[in-house]
Amino acid sequence: MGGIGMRVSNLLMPTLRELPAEAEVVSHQLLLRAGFIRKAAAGVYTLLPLAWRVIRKIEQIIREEMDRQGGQELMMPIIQPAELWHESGRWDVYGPELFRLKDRHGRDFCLGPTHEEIITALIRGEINSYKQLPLLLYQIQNKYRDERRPRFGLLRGREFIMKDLYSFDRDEAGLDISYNKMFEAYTNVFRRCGLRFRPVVADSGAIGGSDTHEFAVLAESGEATILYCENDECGYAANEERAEAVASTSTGNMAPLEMKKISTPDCRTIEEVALFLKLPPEKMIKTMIYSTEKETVAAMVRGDREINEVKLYNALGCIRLDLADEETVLRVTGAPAGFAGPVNLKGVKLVADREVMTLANAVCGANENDYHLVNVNPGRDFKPDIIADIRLVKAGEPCPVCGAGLHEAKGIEVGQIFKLGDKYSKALGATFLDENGKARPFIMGCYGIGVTRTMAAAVEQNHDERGIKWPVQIAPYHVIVVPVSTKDKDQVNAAEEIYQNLVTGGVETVIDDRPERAGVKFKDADLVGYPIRITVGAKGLAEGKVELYSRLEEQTMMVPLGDVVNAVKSKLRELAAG
RNA sequence: CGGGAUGUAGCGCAGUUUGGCCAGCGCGCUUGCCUUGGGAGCAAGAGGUCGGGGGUUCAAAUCCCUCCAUCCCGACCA
Repeated sequence: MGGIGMRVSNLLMPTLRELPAEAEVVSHQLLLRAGFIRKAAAGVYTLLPLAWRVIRKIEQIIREEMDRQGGQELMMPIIQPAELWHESGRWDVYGPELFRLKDRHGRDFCLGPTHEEIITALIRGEINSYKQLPLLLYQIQNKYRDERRPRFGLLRGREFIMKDLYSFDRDEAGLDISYNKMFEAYTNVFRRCGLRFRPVVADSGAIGGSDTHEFAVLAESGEATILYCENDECGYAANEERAEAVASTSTGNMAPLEMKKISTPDCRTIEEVALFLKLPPEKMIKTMIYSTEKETVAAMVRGDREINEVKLYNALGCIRLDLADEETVLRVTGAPAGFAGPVNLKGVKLVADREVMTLANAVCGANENDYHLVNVNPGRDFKPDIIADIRLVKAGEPCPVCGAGLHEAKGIEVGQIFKLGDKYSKALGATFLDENGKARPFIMGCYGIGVTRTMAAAVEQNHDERGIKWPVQIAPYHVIVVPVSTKDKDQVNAAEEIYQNLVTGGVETVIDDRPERAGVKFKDADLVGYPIRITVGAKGLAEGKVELYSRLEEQTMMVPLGDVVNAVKSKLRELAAG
């Protein structure tokens, strides 16, 4: 892990006083300002020495935890032949996110966004027997995705460092074991990185598979919304996309009344209709018209709820899902948007949220301009093709496991673990022989950690107005020694001695030997975010003491010269213990 | 991909509306003096294809056409 001592006068650490205009989120701003990264192209960055040290520390923690679970590290090609992607079917499915290129002979290749194809093809050729399983293989390397819109600096780049582990088991039971190992490994990795995080139940997206968890670093700027149970014993936590709604019971056991059409001029939104009819939104059925690649769909949720498009997408099993345009709405409902309803709606697949089915004498659009239907009773007045949980769950709703309240938080997804099953092994014909000499596809799992994203997430979670506050475990250096004045020989000598002693003592240390004024050096130290600063000044030195400043705690203490190394080490242990 | 915006020195920006003197300011950088507990001061400097190409004009950073790049919102996102 590189040298553990460094002089700031030699360090490539180009700090900026002013904020680069291109940076919006805190991690991007601070990593640029503190001299960690520089942009080469949109979503493509050079990692300067300080950033690279952080990355290598994160990688090292990951390696240790992967190895502890029996993982073996290997290196796979970034350039991958189209052939394999044709075999898995993903050359066409992956879409424009796949960076594609041709060699001089016109053969197609891509830059690997992930390595299921490569590793499955490798295993197909090399592993033949159940006796060789399970197998856990991982890589830490650059991956590529041609994001439509790279943004947020390192949080969503087109080139990024990723750890991916792939597990190969003989059956589902084996996969469960591998999956649990990785769950434990990930928990250890993020804890050791000093991050506050939560594993959450997630949607498996296009990769398919049954179980999947995301690991979300809690931060206000996070793109993911997660819901978690207020009851710690329960521990339920899920991505908003996946958070299960508790099926509510009937809102009333009223006798069904006769359905009637009533005039509701200019009432297009639930709020307008509610106001006009003097009825609460939860008595209404919100009907949204969607288009998929194969059909038009009417999705219904209770008036006070919102549709969860991920759940709807899963319920429909479609590839594409978009809100229908104005023309389509007019064509299928015969009315402008705002008056759609499920009653007598022809040629459209009806999908109702489970909760809708509990409504009695409800209100919905009449599929006619300026009219709504009242006393609508699901089952009697319309029959959905699909009844499923398709709504968004909000904070305050009951936990689907224990019934306590759900809380909401924002998170940055830094890792995700998937059970793939035989999806890729079947597609690529990767099989082994079991005890009975029967060929069976490998049962696979894949487990990713965004390494560069983890670094950015750490900054999002650990900073203040002055700069970064690195958790000790992943700080680029632990200590910066700052002589207040480089003109004062005593200060310089004392600082140099402390620096040497720290380095000799195994503490990763830099010394700010630049002939700058104290303020400049302090500002840079705060910006870069060294956990500990040792300030050597005239006043303290007169008493044989220096100042130890803890960036994380924002506390200072005076330490006798002879005790510096021990004081630093014990403070670092204390900080690392959290 | 739809919508919005920007591109002038390493960074942050003014100048563009209404074309016209040498393209400016702050920070940073270089040299000297001075200063050294929170981004000091003085002085002297270096640094520019005004995003690229084409056009209009006596004259273009400024007007027109076109291409490119970058950022924001949305959609999208193993």
